[in-house]
This record gives sequence, structure tokens and C-alpha cells, in this order.
Amino acid sequence: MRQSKLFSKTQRSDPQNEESVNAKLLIRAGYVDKVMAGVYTFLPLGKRVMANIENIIREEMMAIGGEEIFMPSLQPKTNWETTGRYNAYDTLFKFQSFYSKTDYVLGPTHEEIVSPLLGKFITSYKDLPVAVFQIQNKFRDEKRSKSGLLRGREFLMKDLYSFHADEKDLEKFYEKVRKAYVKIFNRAGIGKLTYYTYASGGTFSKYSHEFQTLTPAGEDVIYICDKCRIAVNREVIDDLHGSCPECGSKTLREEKAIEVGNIFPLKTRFSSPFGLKFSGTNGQENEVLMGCYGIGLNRLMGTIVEVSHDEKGVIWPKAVAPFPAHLVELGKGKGRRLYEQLAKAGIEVLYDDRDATAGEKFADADLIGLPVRLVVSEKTKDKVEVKKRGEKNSKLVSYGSVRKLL
RNA sequence: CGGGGUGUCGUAUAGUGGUAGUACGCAUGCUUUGGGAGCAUGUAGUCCCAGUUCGAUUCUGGGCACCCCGACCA
Repeated sequence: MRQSKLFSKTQRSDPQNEESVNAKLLIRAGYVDKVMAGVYTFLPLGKRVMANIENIIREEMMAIGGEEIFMPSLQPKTNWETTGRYNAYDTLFKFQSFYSKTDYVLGPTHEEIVSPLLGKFITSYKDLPVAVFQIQNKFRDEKRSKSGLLRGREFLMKDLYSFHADEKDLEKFYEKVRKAYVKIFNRAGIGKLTYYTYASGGTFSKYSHEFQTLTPAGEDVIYICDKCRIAVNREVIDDLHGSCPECGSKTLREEKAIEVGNIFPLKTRFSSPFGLKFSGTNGQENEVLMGCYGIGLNRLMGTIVEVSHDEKGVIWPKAVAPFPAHLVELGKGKGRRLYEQLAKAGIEVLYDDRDATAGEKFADADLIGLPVRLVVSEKTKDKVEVKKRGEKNSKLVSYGSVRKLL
């Protein structure tokens, strides 16, 4: 893409009243625009990042047999009364139709939709197990949204729901999801900093599990067992008498972290109120067991920025970067040949064809943070200068070999 | 929801009870072109409502918005 055609522009200074790194950098670089606290527009660059994150997640969900659906944000009050959450869910956006005076909620999650949905199709043990997922906007009336993309009022979330005939099957699938999540966070470039974490199960079960990424920007405190490479959320550490639930070790390391994903055994919490039953092999009626598994995409994007940046800007991991490289030309038209050559090879780079000074272009390239910077100028002659973002050294390579480096 | 802070051109900021300044941006022209370049000209602003006052962007009250800390986070 030609940068001269990009309607978003970078900002030289940090936005007023923003403290968090992800908000400052993403706004300055033109990835997002803040509409109000916790609500953002994703600009062309930000939309591409989000699409990459979405695709990683989608691929891994499909790899474990997830079937993608799309449920509504607009939900009937009655479903929420069925589960008793209409009054119990404290961040629920509620409103009324002006015409019919019917009450609605704006979905903060989708158990109230997915449970009756599957109830229409599950009748026999032969229909189980089944897992459906969606990538959809959620709305939560947070008392205090904060930290840029980390805690929003409207945000994109992947939610997966699984349905099982018995606990053993639920546990088996739970483990599959855990592995899929590890792959997702590895691909998103935050695997090394992300820990499988024991957390409270609320009213549903003894423990749930979270994926926590270490960052000072995090809201949670976790205790890491380096031997098992797992962690325990502070909310359950007393329960476990301060020891690792897997090896019993008491030498745990305290860190701040942000929850980027969670997996949760729901069991019959929702199948029961919605009457999800199936006929077993013996003809007896049984209750369906459920699990739910979420990943907040906005939060994941913000977390990546929190853990991968320097004083000049973002440093995107390759898999989520909006473009694989930033082609910076110094001198009008100098980069066009390479741009077109790469395009022919199916590689779309961000081509800075603007009539701007070298300093401005370099500063923007650092701020936007694509993994590789390609410079073509008078000085590079028939070669291309290649530099990785986050590294100091550059090298000159021939036009033909650029492709292999991306 | 409790506490604290902040609201001034598009962006970041200064300042004042009496004509609102600077930088960047943007526009035009010329010069410049390997780390946010230079000159000239131009463009554009006091969050909203009320009160005090001859006069309020400034003071007072209320509201709204945003940020931070805490509480909350199935």
C-alpha cells in the first residue's frame, strides 16, 4: 500500500491524557482512533493487525474442530432472566425499545444465545461433542475502562463454547483448547511471556484457567512456578496455601500480568436453565455439559504493544504486523521498482512514497513498527538497505534477494 | 462507585479579569532531501450551562468528558 494514500497520519506528540503505552503508540502511529473511553475505531493499519490476529485465532479454533458462527449483539432480556443474570451481571448494558418498550441487553458474552441455540440441535449423544465459536463485539458497561485497549467497553472477542456428554469428554476438549491457546499466543509473539494460570472458577467450578502475559501494565498479580511453567492468580493463592498446584513447590515468583485468554468449565450452569438435554446410549435423558473459552482481541493487540515496543514506537511480531515491511524511498519514485516487484511476488509492503524528509520517514517507520525496513535511495544504488525493527545494523542486499528476507 | 488530576486552533502546549501566544500540522511559493530541514505569507482555538462583573478563557457554582489510584471484573 502506498503510504501517500493512507488517510490516517502519524502524530508527532503523545496524545493528551493518555498514560498507557499501547494507547499512546497506537493512537500516534494511526492504528486506532479513540471515540470515547474504552471505545475505539480501528483505522486501516489497526484493522489489518486485528485481521491478522483474528485469522490466527480462527485457524487454531478450526484446527480443534470449532465451527464458526455469528451471534447477535442485540439480545432479549428474557434469556438473561432465564439464567438469573439480568440483575446479577453488573456490567450489563440494558436499554429499551423506544417503540415497543421491550427490554434488551447488549451482549457482554453469549452463553444466553449459544445455549438455547445448541439446544435446538442437540438431541442425542450422537450429536456430541460439538464446539462452536465466533469472533464478535462484546459490550460491557465497565465502571472504569482504562489502559487503552486493555479494558474497553466495546471490544472484539473470540468466544468458543463446547458441549459434551460427560465430564471426561469436557476435560479432554478443555485440554485441546489449552494447547490451541498456547499456539495462538506463540504465533502472536507473546508466548514466552504468557503463562497458563490457575484462577477462581466463580460459581461454576473450583478453578478456571487464564492465560496471563507478564507486563507492568497488567491488572492482575500472579505467582509463577518456573519449574512447571505455570502460574497461580492471586485470587486463589491462599486457597492453594501458596504452593504450585502441579508440583507443590512453595518457591513462586510474583509478577504483574494481563489476562489475555481464559478457559472455563461451565458444566451445567447454562445447559440446566435452558434445558439442554440429550438421550444417552441407554435412552436415558442427561444434561449437556458445557465449557467456554475466550480471548479478547483488542486486549491481545494492546498487550502485544505493551510487551513489544521501544521509545521510538511499536515493534510488531511478524505474524500480526499490518505489512511485512516498510519500504522507504528517499527521492521521488526511487522505491517504485521494488514496490512493484514485490507486489508481483505477492508481497504487499507499506510503501512510503510521500514527499517527506528522510528524518520524518524514518521516525514514522520506527513508530509504525513494521518488522523490516527497506530503504531505497541515491546512496543504495542498485541495492536495498534492509534493517530489522528493533535492531541497529542494516545491510545492503540485491533487489532479487529482498523477498527471501520477508 | 470512592479519591485525585486535567479540559485553550487539527495535534501538543503557554498565558491573562480588558486585543489569546508558541511549536508542529495544513495551504501557497521558493530552497532543501540519510534521522521530524529552512525562509516567507496564510489558515485556525478558550468543553457546556448559569452566576459575579462594565467586561469571564481566567473567579464561583453546576454539568459533561478524559486520564490516574482504589473498589469491581461472571
